[in-house]
Amino acid sequence: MSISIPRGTQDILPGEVEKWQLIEKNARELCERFQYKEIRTPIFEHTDLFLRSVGDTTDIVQKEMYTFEDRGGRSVTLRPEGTAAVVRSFVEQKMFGNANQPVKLYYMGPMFRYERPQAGRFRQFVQFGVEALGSADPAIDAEVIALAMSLYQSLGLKKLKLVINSLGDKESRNAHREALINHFQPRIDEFCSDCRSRLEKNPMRILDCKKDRDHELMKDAPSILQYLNEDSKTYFENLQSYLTDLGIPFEVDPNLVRGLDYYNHTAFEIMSDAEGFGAITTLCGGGRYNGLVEEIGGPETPGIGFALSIERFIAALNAENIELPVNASVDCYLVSLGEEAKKYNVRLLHALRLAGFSAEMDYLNRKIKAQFKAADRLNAKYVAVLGDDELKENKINVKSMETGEQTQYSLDQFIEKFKASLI
RNA sequence: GCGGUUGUGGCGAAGUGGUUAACGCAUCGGAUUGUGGCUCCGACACUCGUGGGUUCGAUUCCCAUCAAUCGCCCCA
Repeated sequence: MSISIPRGTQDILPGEVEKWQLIEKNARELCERFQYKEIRTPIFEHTDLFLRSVGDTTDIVQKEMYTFEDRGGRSVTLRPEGTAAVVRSFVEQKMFGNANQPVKLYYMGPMFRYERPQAGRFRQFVQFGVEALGSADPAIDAEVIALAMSLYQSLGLKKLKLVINSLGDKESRNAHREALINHFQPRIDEFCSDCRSRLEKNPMRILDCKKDRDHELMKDAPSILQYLNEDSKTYFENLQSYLTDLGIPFEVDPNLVRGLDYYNHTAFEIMSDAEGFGAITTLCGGGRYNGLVEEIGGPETPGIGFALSIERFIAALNAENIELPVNASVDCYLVSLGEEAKKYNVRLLHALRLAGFSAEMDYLNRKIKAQFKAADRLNAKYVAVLGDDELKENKINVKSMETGEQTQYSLDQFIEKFKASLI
């Protein structure tokens, strides 16, 4: 048996990779305009970084990390998400001292989670994410959300839903947590086993449960929004008015909970509304993480960011039947007839390429008909035919594959003329 | 970690407990001694996912395993 690709990973081949390149290009250009700068951090980090930032009760840490010991006995982990490393770097490289504040960064690259693959879920997947560190202004929350929405829209996605919530600050969260426990505690036996374990670990998650959603205690369960203190409430209101000012429609979902421990205040998700999309509809998730920088050993610094997966981005494009413009073509295909002509074409091909054209020739010693077929498959604009006869006369025949017209050029002037005719 | 479905040539897809495993697409060659997209003809499966079992005989039946895929949990 031959070796196959590891589970949950994928090869992205020519034909498909162009979509990735286009999304990546749009993301970079957008970041340039929004003034986010790229940061590249390692693919693996010390395991402790994720334990401390992501939270050791989360699913990611409990069952999804690619953790191993290196030869020096250190425990390292393939990054399951991007924020932790960016914050680590922010602290380690002392970016809190940068002249330009807030520090606005973006990253793009593979993330790893040991999960059972399914539609929209992989063990290695690519995330594009941004982080803005050093500002606690809700206007920058709105900017971050606007950036994500703009990226999706730049490639034509229409069926998007932005859902926001506030998780409040620590004080609000604690008050809400207590209220939830008091609410569910007396009848927790009536809930599913997951919910029972959630009661202590993270009672907010009970609100998100699909099995128990019809339980009568769910209807009047305390909402985080009722427990926001004045600061948190004002913050959330300001964010909403900024979003409205920017013309970005949103829904408030008090049950929206983020999966990682470090979030507070703003939490948001962008989902696809497209029909036929898989069970997983979340394209992008993000939120505010004031306190995380301190947790990693830096000065008190507020932060907000998001991460989105390119795989799901492409799935959403497919679900909306959006064809990305990825037309590949060859300017000139060289057909050779005979040994001498072939030798000459090897040089001519190189010259064409150095002159800025995309050019190709046959390397399989195919018959002329097959060479034309190959040119056709490559979507060649022109085919230049060089036989030993032409070579003797210092001529070359150039055929337009679109019109079928054929013109003869002097071999010496070919590239020059070709350049002129294409422009 | 749990459950459903699937696993036949490069791709798509029939089929049968019994000797040579349909077909379509693609590819290559020819009809057209040096010119593509149309047509016609021809060529193209030493493991029918892998291992084991039942059987005189298995690609077809049974078991296991691996993988793909969809869903649960949860996320990007």
